[in-house]
Amino acid sequence: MKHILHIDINSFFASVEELLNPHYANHPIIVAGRTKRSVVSSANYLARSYGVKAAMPLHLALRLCPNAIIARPHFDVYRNYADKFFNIIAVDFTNRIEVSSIDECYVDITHLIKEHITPYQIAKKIQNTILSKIKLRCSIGIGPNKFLAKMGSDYKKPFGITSIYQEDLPTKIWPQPIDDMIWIGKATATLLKKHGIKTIGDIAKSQNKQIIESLLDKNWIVHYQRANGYDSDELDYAHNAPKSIGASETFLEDTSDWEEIKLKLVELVKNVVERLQEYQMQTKTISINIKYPNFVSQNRSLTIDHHTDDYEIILLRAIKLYHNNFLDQNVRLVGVSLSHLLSNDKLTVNSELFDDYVKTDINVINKNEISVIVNEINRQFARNIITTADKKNKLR
DNA sequence: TCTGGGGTCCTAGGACCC
DNA sequence: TCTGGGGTCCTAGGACCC
Repeated sequence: MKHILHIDINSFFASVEELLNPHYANHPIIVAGRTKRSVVSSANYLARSYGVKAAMPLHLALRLCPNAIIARPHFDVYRNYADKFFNIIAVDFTNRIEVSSIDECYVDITHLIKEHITPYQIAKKIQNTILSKIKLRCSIGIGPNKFLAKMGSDYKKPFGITSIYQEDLPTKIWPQPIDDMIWIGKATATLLKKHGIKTIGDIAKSQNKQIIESLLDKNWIVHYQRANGYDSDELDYAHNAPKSIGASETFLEDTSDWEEIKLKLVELVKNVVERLQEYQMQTKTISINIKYPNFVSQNRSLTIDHHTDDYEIILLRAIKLYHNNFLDQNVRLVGVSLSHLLSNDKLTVNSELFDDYVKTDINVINKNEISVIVNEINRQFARNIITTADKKNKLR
């Protein structure tokens, strides 16, 4: 049998903010952006005691907890702490780690278990080491697979350690509502509850197999097996390259102003292309994503016939995609995403040759239209930079 | 003062090819 | 004279996670 840990840093962003600002001690802390449409990214346990939760609109959180300190996020610092966190485990314990998000990982400790060394002792040692070296508390779940390990790290927070093996299912897993089962989200939970499936134990029951199968897609069997303590999902130790790179932004006010949207697209494309180049990758598919004021989203994407990391090509495609599909629509959010990514060193052909060809091609087909857009973008962009600089000067 | 932003994975239909 | 079967790729949408 394997022994897997799931390690999760407790209220990660808020905890780091407390470390950066010692005078925050004993205050409710909410990490959130600064606009009226911001939501809570992270909250410390004091803030949570007022009912504040992640993803809650900031104004609502402040109504629940008016004296909370709002900390602006510092993602670079968080990434730095995350690196230290994973490094401590890799160097002091084992490199059999799957990093699953900025503040979470799975660790296979099967090979570390000896006659007088239990999984719990290793977990405790990791927890204490993380606390003493980077002053962050984590919750750890222990189990024979990823699912039970993750359910374990959720079981007792903060600073808990929970073992869940097959014999613990009836007491620790089955009584829980299905909403608390990992990978069962709001949509699936609502559907199942409507048909009387209310607890994880209900999913595990063989007499409910047929009803679950009829309600869910073919993934139903995965949920059924997990509810019974089985999970065949193996740890993935590879440091995987990203599958997509995206950026999106919600406007302060909904807008249909093409000039404003165009500027935002320029900004977003700049952002994603820079990250694409940092990863030393190229893209083949460009997607535009919008959200209407009623929260309905739409995507439009375009796959080109070769990989590229060329800013101009990607920008023109993005602008055209938006222009052809969403012009004059009133939107709340606009986003750009790149997918079908490939590492530069895996490219078999020189994409620059294609890029040059495509550019001449674009110019032949849409010469006037494209040059008008490019000129317009350049003009708008220059103007925007100047006004931003002016504002800064005035502030000084 | 209603509801962010970064992702991964899956499904399903249609085009196209052999 | 009435319509296969397998496979891949593209596109759009949606569920779910932190």
